[in-house]
Amino acid sequence: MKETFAHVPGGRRATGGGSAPPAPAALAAKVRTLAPSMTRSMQRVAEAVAGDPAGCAALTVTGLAELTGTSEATVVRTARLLGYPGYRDLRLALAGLAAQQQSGRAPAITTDIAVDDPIADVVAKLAYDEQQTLADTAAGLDTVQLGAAVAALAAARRTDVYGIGASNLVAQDLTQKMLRIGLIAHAPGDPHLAVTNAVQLRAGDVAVAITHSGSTGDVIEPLRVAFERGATTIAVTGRPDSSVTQYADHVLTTSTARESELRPAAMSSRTSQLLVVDCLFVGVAQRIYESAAPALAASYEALAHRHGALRADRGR
Amino acid sequence: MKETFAHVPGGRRATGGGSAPPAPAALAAKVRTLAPSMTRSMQRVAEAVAGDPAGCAALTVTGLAELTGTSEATVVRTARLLGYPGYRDLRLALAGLAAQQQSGRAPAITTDIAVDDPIADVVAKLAYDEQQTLADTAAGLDTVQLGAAVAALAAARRTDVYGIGASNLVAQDLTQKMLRIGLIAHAPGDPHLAVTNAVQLRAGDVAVAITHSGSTGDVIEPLRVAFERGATTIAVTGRPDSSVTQYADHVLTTSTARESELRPAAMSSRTSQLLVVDCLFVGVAQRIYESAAPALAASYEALAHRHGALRADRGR
DNA sequence: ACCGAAACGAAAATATCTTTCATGAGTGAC
DNA sequence: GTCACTCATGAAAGATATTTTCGTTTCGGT
Repeated sequence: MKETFAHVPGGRRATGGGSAPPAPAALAAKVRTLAPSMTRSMQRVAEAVAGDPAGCAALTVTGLAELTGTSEATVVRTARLLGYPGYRDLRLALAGLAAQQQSGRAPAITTDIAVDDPIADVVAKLAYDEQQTLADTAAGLDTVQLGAAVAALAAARRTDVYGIGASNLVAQDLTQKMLRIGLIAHAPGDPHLAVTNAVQLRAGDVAVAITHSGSTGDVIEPLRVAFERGATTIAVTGRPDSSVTQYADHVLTTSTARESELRPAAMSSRTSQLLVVDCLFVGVAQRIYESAAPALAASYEALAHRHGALRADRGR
Repeated sequence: MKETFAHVPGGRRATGGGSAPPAPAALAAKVRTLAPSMTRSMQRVAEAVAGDPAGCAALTVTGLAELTGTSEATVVRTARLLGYPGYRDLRLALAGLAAQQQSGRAPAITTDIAVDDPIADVVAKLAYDEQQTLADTAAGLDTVQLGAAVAALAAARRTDVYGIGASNLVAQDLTQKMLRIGLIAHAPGDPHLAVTNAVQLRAGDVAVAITHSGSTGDVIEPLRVAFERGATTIAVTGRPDSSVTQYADHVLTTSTARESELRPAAMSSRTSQLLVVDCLFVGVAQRIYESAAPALAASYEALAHRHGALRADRGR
């Protein structure tokens, strides 16, 4: 029913997916991210764990297995999937999370946005949700992968960024910023154009695919082409186990917040993607600071003319 | 099996007797209080535990016994003395304590991003800054103006959204979302096109200008045209006193975060603008819920085909 | 130096966690 | 529809970790 994960065509293996260090507070986010790729029983366990960290921390494997109506083996498997060596470590993390929640005393606004919410509530809830998304993303981001991606981007001859729909805006954002520090980047919006572009890439170039679902064919296809042409490939996705990672040398995971009818997934995935993209940008800017600084200054300079240019016309 | 302490008549019991439940974070204090009544080896254990909760939480009984040069039995005895049923529970508490200390240390990141910041710091700082920006924006947003803007958008025959550069991406974001709920919106990227579009507007139409500086001529000009043609005009800007507001019926203020060389203003202004735009969108969606809901569902439906569509074509 | 009491650790006993393996449910091919 | 196959799942065996037991050691007092 899921991705088949046959073999990787190019022979290169994606290093992404299973990050090395366990997550301390990013657990809730991780559960949401990984939930879709879990089996039913594992989901039950994950749900219990995310829903009541404190309570679960007090339980033994057997206890949690009984509570969720599964077996010890399943509990351990779930712990593994969440990135811990075993249940013991998950339990430790759970205790930590519980303590944080206790002291953090989170939040009044837990409910979804309703049709009849006053506008002030909408603002508060949206702001809160997006803040949450940012925190989750930051906590869940694999800095090793990020570092590798930054290194590749900083050294690239040219960079392509693929994204469709809302993700295309993020792709353009990255592109615009890279151009500002003197790097060559494109964000083709048309799938055909994207593939055409991808064919031009070779070793030393970088291709970035941005897709929340990880299964957007129009974005995977150009990445695959770039991958096979030898370019370094980076995937920014909310589903670290999805098809797109097959062709990705580095995988950067964005967080998946709960969505609702009035708050489409696109909203939080965009926030998450933008943070990742910003991190990439700043990381690259650091690496090539010597050349980036003057380039940035120059672009400011150039823009200054456009600001206030029409101000003299006010009275006309 | 456990609960054997019933048989202890008096004497020793008095020291730990004060607290029935395990200590949450007052562990260090407890160690100090109880230290005098401890034996030498127990003191060593207690010291280690109080000195490095995080480190000790990672150790097993045997590990901690070796570290302190004592035996497992002593470690367990110490745990009991500190008020826990056994070492396992002490360890859990330790993990919690470590997590608290960790999170408490979070707001240490007030400084700007430096060229030599490790990548993990970059992530933390960016996320923190953007969260701050969101909070500021939400706090500073005038809900009355927002409500009026929402009303205008919801009733508009058509809507134009003007923005240049990074702001154009925000404009497109709003446009894309409005289209999804069945509203007619455009975000011309070309200034000339923008003006051309603006000329077509009339009373009952809405024009939105998005500009951080508020003085971007290329954005002000089309808004002015729309304003003069009788359209309802909305300005989303970080400078509520700037030129753009001259031609705006409603002004929505975005927040201006501090910027630095490595963190251009575009970054936080974008975050801020997006929140405003999201608020507009959700507000509008609420207002026209009857027609928006089916439209949203339909666009989901239509997109489903594009996901994984190319998966079968892999080998082609 | 001797006695007694408490501290202490080695190792047995127990609880807990992890792995293995057989089974059955679900899926795709024919 | 049936068949072959994969994969999720839990029972139970196996491995670790924790707790208890118990004998030895240490230390203070006389």
